[in-house]
Amino acid sequence: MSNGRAPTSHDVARLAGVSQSTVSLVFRGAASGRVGERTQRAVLDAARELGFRPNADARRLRIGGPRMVLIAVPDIVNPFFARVFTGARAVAREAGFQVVLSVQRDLDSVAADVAGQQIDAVLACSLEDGGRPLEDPVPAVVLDAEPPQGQGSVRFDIAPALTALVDHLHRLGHRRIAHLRSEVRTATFRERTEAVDAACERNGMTRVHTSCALDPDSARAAASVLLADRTGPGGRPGFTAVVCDDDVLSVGVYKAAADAGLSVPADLSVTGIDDVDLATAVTPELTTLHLPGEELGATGMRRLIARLERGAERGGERAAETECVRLPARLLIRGSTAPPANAG
Amino acid sequence: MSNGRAPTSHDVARLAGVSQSTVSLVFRGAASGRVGERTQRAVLDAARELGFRPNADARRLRIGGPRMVLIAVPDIVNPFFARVFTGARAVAREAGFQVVLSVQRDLDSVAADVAGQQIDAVLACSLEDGGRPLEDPVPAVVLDAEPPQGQGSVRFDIAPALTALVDHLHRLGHRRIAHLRSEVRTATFRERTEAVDAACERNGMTRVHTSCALDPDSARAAASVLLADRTGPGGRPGFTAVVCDDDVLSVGVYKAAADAGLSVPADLSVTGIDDVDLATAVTPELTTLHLPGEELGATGMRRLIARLERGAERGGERAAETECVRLPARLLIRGSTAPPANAG
DNA sequence: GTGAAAGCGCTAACAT
DNA sequence: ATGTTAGCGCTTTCAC
Repeated sequence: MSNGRAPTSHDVARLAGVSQSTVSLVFRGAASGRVGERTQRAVLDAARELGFRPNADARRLRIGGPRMVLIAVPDIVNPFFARVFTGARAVAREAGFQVVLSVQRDLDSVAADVAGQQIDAVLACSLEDGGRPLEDPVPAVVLDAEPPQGQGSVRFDIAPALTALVDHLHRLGHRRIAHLRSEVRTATFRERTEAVDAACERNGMTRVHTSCALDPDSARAAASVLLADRTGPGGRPGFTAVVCDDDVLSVGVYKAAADAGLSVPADLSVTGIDDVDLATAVTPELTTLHLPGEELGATGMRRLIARLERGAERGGERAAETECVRLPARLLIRGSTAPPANAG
Repeated sequence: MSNGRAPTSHDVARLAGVSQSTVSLVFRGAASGRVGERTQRAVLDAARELGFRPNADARRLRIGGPRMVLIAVPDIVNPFFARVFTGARAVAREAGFQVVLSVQRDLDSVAADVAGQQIDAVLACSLEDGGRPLEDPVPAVVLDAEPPQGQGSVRFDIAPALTALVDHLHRLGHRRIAHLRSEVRTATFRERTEAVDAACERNGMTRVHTSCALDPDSARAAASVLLADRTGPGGRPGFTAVVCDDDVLSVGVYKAAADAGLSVPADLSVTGIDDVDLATAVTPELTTLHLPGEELGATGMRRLIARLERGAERGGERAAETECVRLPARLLIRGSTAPPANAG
């Protein structure tokens, strides 16, 4: 019956035999005491018959909707990013913001998402480097990444904890380790490599390394190659511990060790980074770095909102908040990571 | 300097000394060949100075934005729901829909989210029972839940696979099992209980059960209580296998078994449901039911969009699509789940 | 208790 | 190459 176009409050008014403003009153719930009982019923009936739904865009244009902040993460299936999102979302809602999720890996794609919507601020997590900063004058804070140009950022302070982890291995007697790196080219992984290298250097530990995609199967394959080197004492590998860039990789290493007939931790120690649920599911439980994802999101969102409020107060003045906050990572020593007795 | 109100294209036009429509042309990118080089620059400069951003609501009101579908899940940190979301999102974007995420556990909260936005359709996953259907005439499809009133739904067909799992245990020799249930009161978990009970009944297996929250720690505690019953042969528990409602629970059972000095699978078999990454991280790998989350989301979204298109074509006619699609679960036999030799 | 009318900020014909 | 104009669907005074 209907032509293509969605029914408007005018259509409802016509069918109900009332004026458009009456329809508006009824649908805003402002009708009690102002619109007659039977009139209201007539309006509601007409609306139902037409399948009328108030146009949210027009409504927001008129009254000005709640402010919206866009949260961008590269992968929402990854529980780490999901936690970041959850933490940020909670803070935003608390402060009365609507939040919209954007699942994108680079800033340019995020910019496209921002364009279509009435976004007041952007929180972008772990994006690949190299995107230009948003050209829109939208306040933005980046998480766990190099801040593009003069934008604020919140990151983990991984180096000290990772150094502590390597030192811990050294103290236990490990002298030769392998570093299983993530192929993902983001700032945090570069920092991890630097920290591991520096700590090995300082401790006089030798180090081999390889890199792989961020999933257990890739890690298993990469680790198998590493473990084929049996130049160590007792036919063991030429290293006694594998430091992984991520817990997910550690799971693959456990598998590869089993494939190679090596026992973890008796023949080989393995560590991770992230402290996701996998870390405590494996046996032995994984020694890893706890990265507080929710707190990262929450902290970033708080800074973003603070900037927004400040900006509103001072008028358009663009405060140069280039500050970089760092959240501490925490070393969690769990399963045994002692080297084989005769590792010499 | 600025008063509270955000700058509009009129403000920019005034500052740049051009008309408002010229500003519009420039910001739509439709300016090439139509607006002079220097004029464009003037407009852009004025805009930057004022911090102007085009009002997306007004723009959408005018041109009619892309259609939006809201996807609701109870918990985005849970990788299962994240996968459902991802599958649904991919289909929606493919079809040219914008997607907005709503993290809510019940239909009423979802309805609140729908109200504020220009939502054309709703896909709701695993919501608690008992919410009233959306009163807005928005097409909706529910996933993995009892369809409220005459709404379409897509669910897993768990019973056959779960029956196969119990039969498999029976065939291996298990005669007494424990069922660790989820406390969450949704349709799918009720079905799981029914299927396990029926299969045990039919096979003449005895069954004990308890329930707990959907996390490893709760499962560990609940399983410890169960495992305290050492009435089985050789001082083992009075059951030889624990069937868990979810992989996450199985992890807790592995822990509890270790706490109790029991070996999995030598002394005790454990199974899960879901096939998340945890299932292959534990040792021995978990025999479980694979639930295709992405496919659930994708299928639901396809049905939703089909309904939308159909509805548009036929005018407002509300086709009663109460159809319930069922996606098969698949039994994955992985680690050994044979009972102890002298299980009697 | 209900209606008329003036915009919200933008786009897109149509003029010039 | 730029300006004029008429709405998009709604909210909100202000009359009646």
